[in-house]
Amino acid sequence: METRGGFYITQIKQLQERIFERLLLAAGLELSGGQGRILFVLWKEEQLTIGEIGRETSLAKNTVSAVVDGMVRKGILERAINPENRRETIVSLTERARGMRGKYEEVSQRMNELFYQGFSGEERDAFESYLIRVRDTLVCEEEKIRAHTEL
Amino acid sequence: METRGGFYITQIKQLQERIFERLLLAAGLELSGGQGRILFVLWKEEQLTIGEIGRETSLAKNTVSAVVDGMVRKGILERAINPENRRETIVSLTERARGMRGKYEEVSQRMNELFYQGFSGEERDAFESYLIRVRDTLVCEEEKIRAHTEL
DNA sequence: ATTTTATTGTTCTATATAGAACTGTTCGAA
DNA sequence: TTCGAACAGTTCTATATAGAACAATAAAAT
Repeated sequence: METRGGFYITQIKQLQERIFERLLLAAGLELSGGQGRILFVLWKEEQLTIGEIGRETSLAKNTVSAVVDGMVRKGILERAINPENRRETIVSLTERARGMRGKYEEVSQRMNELFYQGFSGEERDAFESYLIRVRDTLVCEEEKIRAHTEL
Repeated sequence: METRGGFYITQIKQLQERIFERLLLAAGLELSGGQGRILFVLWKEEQLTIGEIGRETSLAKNTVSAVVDGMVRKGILERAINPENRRETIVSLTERARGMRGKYEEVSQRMNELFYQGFSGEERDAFESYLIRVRDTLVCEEEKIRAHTEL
């Protein structure tokens, strides 16, 4: 039998992002999905480097750099050089970003309810644990590919 | 408990696409993930309109239009106006595209094996049926939003 | 028949995303 | 202590993606 997990994943990603951005806009938050994901990880840990954000979100480091740029311009984030290690850029939230948290989480929860409509708690848990397994596998595979390429 | 299905989905999508494109490149196929998905649906049904491709892939119609453009330039696809309904553009495969199918499917299968590494057949089925449920929910929700907006 | 409405794609614009090549910094080895 | 490798970000470039506004065509309403 033919499986098409990757195809479905991409479909869901697209649908979900279009819907989520509409909900954010309707709530008065002008954020893209990518920006939202970066905020999401910074709300859990106030200070992160570009690389760490990349690892948390699975975005390429140059992508993070570009998106953070846009958010700095919008006054949502700040950059600073880490004095301990001058190669690193430390990204942190501004007051403006902190003020967005409540609304963002509301929208996030509504999105979640849409997403998991018709799922029991057990089903949700089972599904998420599958997602985590696949994600971890792919993180690991990409790691391998990178190591292999560098030889 | 906090769920984050959407977050994981996006992570997986990014990882998967980066890995898949590398595999395609290594196999001598210069295709992006998005181009691959369009081929994938055209291999099942040789002639599709822009709108139908959008529905099958969950891409916005203007996105499909743009990606098809690139593929026409590369000699992979052809466009033609539907004489029955001159609003419609019929997209079809060229010989070049037909010649790519075998390799694409090989790579696809390898990708699938990576993706589902450690999954039993039952787990794969369970996971995919969850994915389909979520996708169908979101397709339906987007439909609702559109209907609502147009009033 | 003519006007209105709905459908289908395209264009225009802006952001997202990432590969490749690059700069600057740190660390380790000689 | 110096030089080369490893690391962290950025820049440059190209494609992907989609919202908004638009043009062309078809279908429906009057």
